[in-house]
Amino acid sequence: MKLFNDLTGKKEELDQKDQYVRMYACGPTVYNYFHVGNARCFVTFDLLRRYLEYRGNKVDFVQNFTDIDDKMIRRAAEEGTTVKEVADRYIEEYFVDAKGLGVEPATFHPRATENIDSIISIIETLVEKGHAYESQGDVYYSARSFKGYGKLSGKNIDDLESGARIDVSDIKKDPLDFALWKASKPGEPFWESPWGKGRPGWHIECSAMVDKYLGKTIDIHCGGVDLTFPHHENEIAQSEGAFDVPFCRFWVHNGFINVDNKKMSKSLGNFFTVRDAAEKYGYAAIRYFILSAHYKSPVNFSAEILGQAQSSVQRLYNCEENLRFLLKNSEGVITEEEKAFLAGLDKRREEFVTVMDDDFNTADGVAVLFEAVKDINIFLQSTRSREVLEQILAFYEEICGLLGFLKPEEEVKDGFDDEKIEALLAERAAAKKEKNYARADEIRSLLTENGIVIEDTPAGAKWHRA
RNA sequence: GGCGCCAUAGCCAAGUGGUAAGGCAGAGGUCUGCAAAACCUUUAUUCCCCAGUUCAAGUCUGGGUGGCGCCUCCA
Repeated sequence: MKLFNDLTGKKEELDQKDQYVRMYACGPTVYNYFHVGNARCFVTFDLLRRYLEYRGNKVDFVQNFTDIDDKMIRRAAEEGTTVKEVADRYIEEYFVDAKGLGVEPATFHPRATENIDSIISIIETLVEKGHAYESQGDVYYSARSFKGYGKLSGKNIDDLESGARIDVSDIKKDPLDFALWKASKPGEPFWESPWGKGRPGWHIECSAMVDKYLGKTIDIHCGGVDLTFPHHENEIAQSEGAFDVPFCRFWVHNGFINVDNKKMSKSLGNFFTVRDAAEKYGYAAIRYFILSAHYKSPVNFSAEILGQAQSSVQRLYNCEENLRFLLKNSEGVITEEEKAFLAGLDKRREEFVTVMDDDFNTADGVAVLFEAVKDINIFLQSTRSREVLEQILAFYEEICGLLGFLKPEEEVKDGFDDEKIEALLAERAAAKKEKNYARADEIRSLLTENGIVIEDTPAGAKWHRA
């Protein structure tokens, strides 16, 4: 597989099959529900992880939770509760939305506050090596002490300083220096350290947790493109400064989600939480919206586009439903003609792998899925054997399942379990036979009102819960 | 000021220098008691503009124009 590596600015070969891949993604600061922009990261890199597994690699994937920082402290103060309580709540909510979006739990989801020992230990190493210094209870990393500083983001250290909107303070020796450890103010959460009571800075937690859960050198580090500088640059300085080995082979950054061509962000206030957007359009539409463009390109979020995504997902659901419905009513063994069709699906699978292997082109991957859907829809117009339908469904579940667009479990509404629905449909079928269309439509309306959609097919009425 | 990205149909969006994928929406048709789904046909002589390289350019080069991002917490 080839992946664009932001460290080198080139597409590079990532793996052969059967490799062990260590992958890290910067996770959310858990002081709120996450928004659609954050979701792009989670959806994209979860799928990258699962695609690598699909290709036969063993992947250890770590995504952290930042559960201590200024925003956490502020939020806790606003709510009159503790930082831990805020963190616990929004981590729980993270998993609710992640599940809805089809994002699987990572191998590890470490929290900053549960890794303070590792954080302190790496800071001590940096101080010993002369990369960091203590100042009034804070500890700062001396950016100029790391000769590769700027290599990821392509920044020249002197340009940075001249353009500086960086705060000038007499605590830091150089405006470019960044905090590894912050002395706690009264009332703030703190941990004991060699430099007194305090808490970790943001950047250092990732270096510490990468080392603890994955090792000194990892294969892929992911995140939003806005983290390139300074966050990821700082991670490199910290980890390589402490351990003297390359930190990460591949740096992969996703593009932004925009609203009216402006970056969706908490600071601009133009964000939509996944929770709210899912309420309106469904989780699947958000996922489709994210995966229907290449991960690096900026995309615009709008009601129109989400509506289009909903319709697209519905086409996938229709194909799946149709397949399952026909399978239920089929029998017989596979014919030669049917075998030829399956060979065509194998070709689709190859196409899928080819496009996904080329810098993880999910837009093309989705397009290949739709081409397969069309093939399948045409093929299903005539009666088919149970054996071939089983294999088509297996193919569909493999590709569509990987992309995360299989139909979720339907919710059973009170009083309308499968048995009752089947009984009503039997009554409707009888009414239709007697050409009593009034009664037939009455039953259909009743079911529609209760969220059950009926479609008549040559093989009888097909239904699903909306 | 420094560094970087993007521009393809009504909308979204792929596209290895070799003759414009896929989805949504629209139009017409087939099927159907109706509805829905599905299928068929149709929708970019052309990829922001101008030059250049080449047998061949959406794709490469230079110059414009327009939009965006990072340099500050940010996915």
